[in-house]
Amino acid sequence: MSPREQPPQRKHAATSFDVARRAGVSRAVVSRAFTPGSSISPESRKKVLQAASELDYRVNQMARALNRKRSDLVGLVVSDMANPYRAAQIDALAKRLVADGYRPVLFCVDGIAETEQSISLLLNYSVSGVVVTSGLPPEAICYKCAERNVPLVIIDRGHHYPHADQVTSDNAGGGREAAAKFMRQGNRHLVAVEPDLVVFSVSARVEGFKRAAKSNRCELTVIRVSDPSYASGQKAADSFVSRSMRNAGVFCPTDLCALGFLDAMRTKHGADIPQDLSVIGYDDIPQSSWEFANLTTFRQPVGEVAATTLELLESRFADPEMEERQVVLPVRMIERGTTLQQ
Amino acid sequence: MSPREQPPQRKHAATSFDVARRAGVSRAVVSRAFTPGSSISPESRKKVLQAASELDYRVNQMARALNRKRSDLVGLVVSDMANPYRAAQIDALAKRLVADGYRPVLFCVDGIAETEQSISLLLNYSVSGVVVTSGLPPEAICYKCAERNVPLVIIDRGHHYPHADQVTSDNAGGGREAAAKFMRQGNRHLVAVEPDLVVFSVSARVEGFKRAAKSNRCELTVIRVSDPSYASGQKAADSFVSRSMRNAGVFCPTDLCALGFLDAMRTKHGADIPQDLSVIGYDDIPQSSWEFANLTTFRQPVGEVAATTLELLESRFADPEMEERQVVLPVRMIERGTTLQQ
DNA sequence: TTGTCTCTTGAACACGTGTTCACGGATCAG
DNA sequence: CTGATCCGTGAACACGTGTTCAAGAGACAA
Repeated sequence: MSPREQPPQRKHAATSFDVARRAGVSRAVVSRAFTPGSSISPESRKKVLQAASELDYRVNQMARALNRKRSDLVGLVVSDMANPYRAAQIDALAKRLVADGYRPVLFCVDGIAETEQSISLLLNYSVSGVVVTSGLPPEAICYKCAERNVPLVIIDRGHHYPHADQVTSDNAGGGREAAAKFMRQGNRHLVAVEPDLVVFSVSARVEGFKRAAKSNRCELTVIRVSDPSYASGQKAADSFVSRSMRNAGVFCPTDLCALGFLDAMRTKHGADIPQDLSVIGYDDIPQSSWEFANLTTFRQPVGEVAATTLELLESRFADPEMEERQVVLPVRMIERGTTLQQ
Repeated sequence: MSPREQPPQRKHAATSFDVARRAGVSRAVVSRAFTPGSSISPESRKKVLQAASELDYRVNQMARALNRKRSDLVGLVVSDMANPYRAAQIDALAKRLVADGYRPVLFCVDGIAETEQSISLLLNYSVSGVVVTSGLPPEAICYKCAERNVPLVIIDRGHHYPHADQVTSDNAGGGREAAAKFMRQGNRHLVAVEPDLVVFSVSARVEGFKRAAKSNRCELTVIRVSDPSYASGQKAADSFVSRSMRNAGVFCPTDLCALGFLDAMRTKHGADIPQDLSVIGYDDIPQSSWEFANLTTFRQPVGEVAATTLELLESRFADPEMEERQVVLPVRMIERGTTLQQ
């Protein structure tokens, strides 16, 4: 460490007034120098920027937000952070928001009540928008956002919402494709692991799978579990074994769930996958490519979801009266070792 | 959906002035009604609260922040979100911050340059504090924070920093305890997987392990890898096998790394653990308790880290001149199936 | 030279809040 | 009844910025 301890001089941060004085112009000119497309002469701008850099001036975002009635803060309400997929999604969203000049304010919640409360709090901050990836908020909150002109984007929900845009991956399509893959492989039994917990995206996947199976007159078995977690996947495995099916294709609507199923089948029940049975998941979390798992799954396009979210946010901000939109992004199946090569 | 579409009336949010008029008092009284410990008569307060709830009044946090020269925003700078331990830490920190009345502003970064840039941006928001869990920032940034009276808490770094408090788990202690466990078990060879990438917390664990081994004159082997990731763990396994050691105890400074090692040893090299060798990790991420892994590891006290972080933040806010503090929290070994029961 | 037009400038206001300070009413002791 | 003390109140200011608007400077054509 340097021997000369820098004294912690608590000097007040430079304001636009200080910069104006130093540059020999009025404060308004300083403001204009930092506002793109504003009417200012090149020499004035240069003088201001020079003075600003000398004083290490930075515009006070609180004052700016108060004046413009809009901060560049964006609420980010998420639940279930323990799911690696969610962490990846947050990472992508946060980076994208920052890259576009916004600042994400993070709320980690459990349950709908907390979601509503968080959004309500967010409204006090003149946020530029709110992104929700947790349990869907009550409609009342949508109206509240609309009243205050706050764009609302909901990720991974399918229900129609007033004044809110949505973006989701092609959940039903993934389910269908999983069923098709099993049928191509020649699996006799199609098995769907279906959580009781109602989460739109997850339900849509199972629904797509079931419909495809039924419309092709396949034998379909449903194993009900409480939620789409690793532990539920383990329980599903016990349930599966007790039915002693042969040549089955099992679709788990979540990688976590699939990994629980897979792990229990191999480690506990000694199953040989994919010889005895095939398994497909959904999300493509990093753990799915680990050696023990080597899980065939659907890759969610986290980057595209983030990019689309920002487009929706900004376009609705430009035109609040715009019709609600729902964007569905395609998913791609990543074939690994829990299905047969073809 | 309700048939009566609520019209999106863009009425401006109620201000304290509106509330004052409705309650028949002055605006100052409204402010006092919402400021605890302020001098106001009970009947005035009641009138104000009544009017406020009727108008759905909420104080404008931007104006409040501008006036108080301090928002309740707290910067949260993190890297390596792909590590489930990091996600858990963020979850705990975010929840704790919100519970204490703060709002976390999330910056997901890669590398030190981005960290510095993020903190620099944060300074424009009159933040109440900054929490850094990513690569350690340059000292200059510490002085900048101190100048602006912004408390800075650094998580999981050991280096001394000016004007910044630190909180970390007992990394060296964990390493020592891992070595002790192996010795109690009667392992002949002690093996440390050591990443080249310098991350303080990780290095401290390995250092603690190596010292304990040396001071007990154990045979110590170091396997060098690039970083503490799952992939590096796999590579370490290849390297380990090529040395054909028997009765070894392997310490991986990260669960991700340990799981990579474990997975490769079992799945690829057919090792029988813990009969052939023992493995201990660090972090206790959820995946470590999965059946395939069943990894013995050290549980990081994410909740306590979060609580301590807030204490440090708030106390330094109260007294900025306070001496820098470094809090070390104990870790607990969770014994599972990759070590011998005793 | 004069009139018009374009471009830049600075004074003033608005944004919504917390806080200071002087004032007035009420309570209480003498 | 009088003077002192205490407490609640409201007017005014400060926080730092973006923007409006009238005015001024300069360029150019007639």
